[in-house]
Amino acid sequence: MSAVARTRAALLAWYRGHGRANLPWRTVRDPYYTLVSEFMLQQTQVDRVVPKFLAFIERFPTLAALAASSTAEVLRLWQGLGYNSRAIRLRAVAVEIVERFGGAMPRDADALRSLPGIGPYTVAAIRAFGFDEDDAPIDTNIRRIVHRLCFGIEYPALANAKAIDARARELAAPGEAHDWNSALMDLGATLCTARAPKCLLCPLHAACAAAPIDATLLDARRREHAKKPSPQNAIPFERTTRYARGRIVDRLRSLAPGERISLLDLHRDLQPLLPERPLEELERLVTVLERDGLVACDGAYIALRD
DNA sequence: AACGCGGGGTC
DNA sequence: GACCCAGCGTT
Repeated sequence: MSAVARTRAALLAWYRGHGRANLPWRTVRDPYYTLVSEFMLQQTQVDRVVPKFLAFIERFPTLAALAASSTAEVLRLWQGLGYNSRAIRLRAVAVEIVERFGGAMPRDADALRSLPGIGPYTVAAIRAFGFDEDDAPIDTNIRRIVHRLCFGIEYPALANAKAIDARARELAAPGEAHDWNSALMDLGATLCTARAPKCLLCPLHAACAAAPIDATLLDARRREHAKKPSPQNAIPFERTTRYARGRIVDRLRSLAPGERISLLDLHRDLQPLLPERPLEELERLVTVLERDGLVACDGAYIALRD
């Protein structure tokens, strides 16, 4: 048995014993579930997605149900997840699939890639998790695992993304896309973590270029190669555009469906949360939210987009 | 290539 | 308090 074959067998065996097979998007094999979960999981941890996913699927059990919904309702269900544009795009995907593909989730990579909010990672994720097609959804977890396994600890980076992705594809177990990629994700979430990896419990320990990783050394190296903080990082979070946008959208979520609020009232209501934000600044933020498709304006009245 | 986009958990 | 997270679209 080759080294690669042993690695595959070891990880798949570990997955059968220690994988999170009970995640709600894994218990039922439905590409629509994969679509919803992958959108929610873009830059958001599993533990926080699980309850949101369950509520979302309960309200929109099928792609057709989602396509028939309103943007405002999807945005309300999205509360707490962040990156609200994902909600807009997810609903738009459902509408487009109904219009362009007769309501059936596409399996074809180019078709998937043509949909809003579906980039290279999500194309591969839908194909691998939703259809068990041999594809490689390579996320931050898998990059970290492959870097450690094939090159050593990731600070400093010893390989570029292209090289890492190539190794990830070589490693993938043919015909087992769903379980193989799930296994890698679970390993990255539970053992081969960014912070303090548990190499002693890892099924790939013997083959790994980085193991055993000393958490203290890893931490020191990370600090050494840390990027400089961006200017926005230097100011308090409450003063950032992100925070202000979040408070505006939250206020609009709290309106009854169909209800609108004037810019003046919005400004007044948000005073406690957004002090020293002049009316003109609030107006600018609302204009950008409208451009982003989250918000609809009618004269001086504002609501979530329908 | 760099930036904007949220929010919550972790150490 | 800094770091991290099943990325994508824009510039």
